[in-house]
Amino acid sequence: MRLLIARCQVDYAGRLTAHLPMATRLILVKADGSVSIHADDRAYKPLNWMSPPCTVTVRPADTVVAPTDPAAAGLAGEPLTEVWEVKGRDGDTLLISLAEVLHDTQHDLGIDPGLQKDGVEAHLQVLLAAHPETLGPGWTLVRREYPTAIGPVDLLCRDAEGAYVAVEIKRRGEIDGVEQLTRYLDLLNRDPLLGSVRGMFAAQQIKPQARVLAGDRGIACLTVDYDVLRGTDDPTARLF
Amino acid sequence: MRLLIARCQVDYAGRLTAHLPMATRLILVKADGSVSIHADDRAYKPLNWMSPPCTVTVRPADTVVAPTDPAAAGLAGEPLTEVWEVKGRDGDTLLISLAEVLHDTQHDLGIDPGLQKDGVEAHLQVLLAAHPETLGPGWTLVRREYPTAIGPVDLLCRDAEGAYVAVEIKRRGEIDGVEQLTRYLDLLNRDPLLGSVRGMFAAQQIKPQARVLAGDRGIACLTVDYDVLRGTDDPTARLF
DNA sequence: ATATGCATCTCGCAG
DNA sequence: CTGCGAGGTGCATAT
Repeated sequence: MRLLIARCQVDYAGRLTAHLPMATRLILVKADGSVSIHADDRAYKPLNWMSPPCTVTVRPADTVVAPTDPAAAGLAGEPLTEVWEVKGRDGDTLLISLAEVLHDTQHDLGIDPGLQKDGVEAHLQVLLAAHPETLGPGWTLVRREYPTAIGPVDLLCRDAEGAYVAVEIKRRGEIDGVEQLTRYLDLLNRDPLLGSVRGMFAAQQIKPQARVLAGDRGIACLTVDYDVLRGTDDPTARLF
Repeated sequence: MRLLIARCQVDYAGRLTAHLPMATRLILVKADGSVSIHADDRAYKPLNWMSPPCTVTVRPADTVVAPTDPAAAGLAGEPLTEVWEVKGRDGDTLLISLAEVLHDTQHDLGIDPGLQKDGVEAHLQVLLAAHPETLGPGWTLVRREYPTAIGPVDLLCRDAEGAYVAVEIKRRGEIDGVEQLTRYLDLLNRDPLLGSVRGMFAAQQIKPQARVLAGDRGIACLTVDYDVLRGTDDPTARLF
C-alpha cells in the first residue's frame, strides 16, 4: 500500500464526468492496483476512486499538458510534477494531476484475514425458520427461500389452521419491503395449489409508514427481538 | 489527517457485530473525527469505520484487557500497546486493539473544494424535457417535475392526440421505478382535469423484470441513448 | 457471465 | 427531523 499526501487535481470520465479542483488530499494506491482519493473528512466514501482491476500509467507533466487536455483546464499555470492516468475495465479514466507531493511512503500489509459478521438478515431468516412458532402459535415452516417467478419468498409457512403465510424478513422494515412482499403475494395467490396466501412482514424494526402500508394491504407485521430469538437458538443451527 | 499502519484487531458492535482478527492494516483518523480501517485491497469500502460525529478514547492496553473484555478474545497473549474505543452517535462502538505501530504520521489538508458532477439523472431529464419528440412523434412537454400528492412526476407530456402521458426517467430502469410510476399513475388518473393518463418508463437501460412488470401494467418502455440525445442538445439547456 | 438483492450502505433533498 | 431516492453505489450469491 502506497500513501501519498499531495496537492492534486482529479478528473474522472466514465458513467459521469467529475472534477476535483487542485487541493491537498490523500491518495491511496493499494496492492490490488486500485486507487482512491480522500479528503480530510468522511470515514466511508472517497472523493474519487477506481476499483480493481485497473492500470496506472505515470507520465511527466510536460508530456501531457496540452490545450485540449482536460487536466490543463483551471490549472492557471501551476507547475505539475506528474500526471497519472488510471484506466478501469469499462474504459473509464481517472486523471490525477500532481502538483506537489508532501508525503510518499510504501507499506507491505499482506492479505487480510477478513471480516466476520453476525446479525444480518440471513441469520434472522435461519433463526425464524428454526422457530416458526415465533411468528404465530402452531405455525410450521414449509420452506425457506420458497421460489416464485420473480424471486424467492424468505419463508413460506402454514398457520395453525393449515393456511399458507408468506413471510418477508428484513433487518429494518421499510416501505419497499412491503412492496416486495405484495408482489410475491400477488403471484402466490394465483397458484391454485396454495389457495389463499396471507402475508407477514417480520423485522427488527418496522417504520411507521411501512406498518401503515402493510395494514392497508392486509399484511401482518411482527417486530422480532434478535437477542431473545438468539437465546432460544439451537447452537447447531448457527451460521458461524 | 492521521495515518497509521499498525497490527490491530477490531471489534464493531452496533447495527451488527463484526470482528477483524489481528493483522496489519491502515487506520485513517480524519479531521472530522471519523475513523476508518483499510486492508490492502478494495478502493472504495473500508473494512470497518465510524462515521462522524464520533469520539475516540485512547487507553493503555493493560487497563482494558480483562477476561470479560471482547478485545481480549483471540489475542493469545499478544501484547497490546493501546486500545481505542470509538463511540458513534447511536451508541455503536468500534474497539481497535493496537499491537504494533509501524507508521504514524499527521498531515494538515485543509478543507476540500469539493466535487463537481455531470451526467446524472437530472441531466437526462433536462435533455428529454428539451426534446419530447424523442419520447414519441408529435409529443409535447406540459412540465418537468409535475407535482402530485406523493411527489413530482419527472415529466408530464401530451402525445400527438393530446392525451396525457406521465414519464418516469431513470438512468437504470429497475422494478422499483415501475412501482413508483404506478403510484403516480394511480393518483393522476383520479384527476378529472387530466382524463386518462398513460405511463412511459424511460431509462438508459431497462432490466427484463422491470420491462415485464411495466408491460403487465400497460406502461410503455423506452431505452434512451444518452450520447445521441446529448448530440441533439441545445448548449444553452446545459446544467453546467 | 449476468442478474438479483443486501448494506454498519452513504449522501443529498424535500416536506 | 424523517422519509425517499440516487449512487461512478459496492458486494456477495445464485442462476
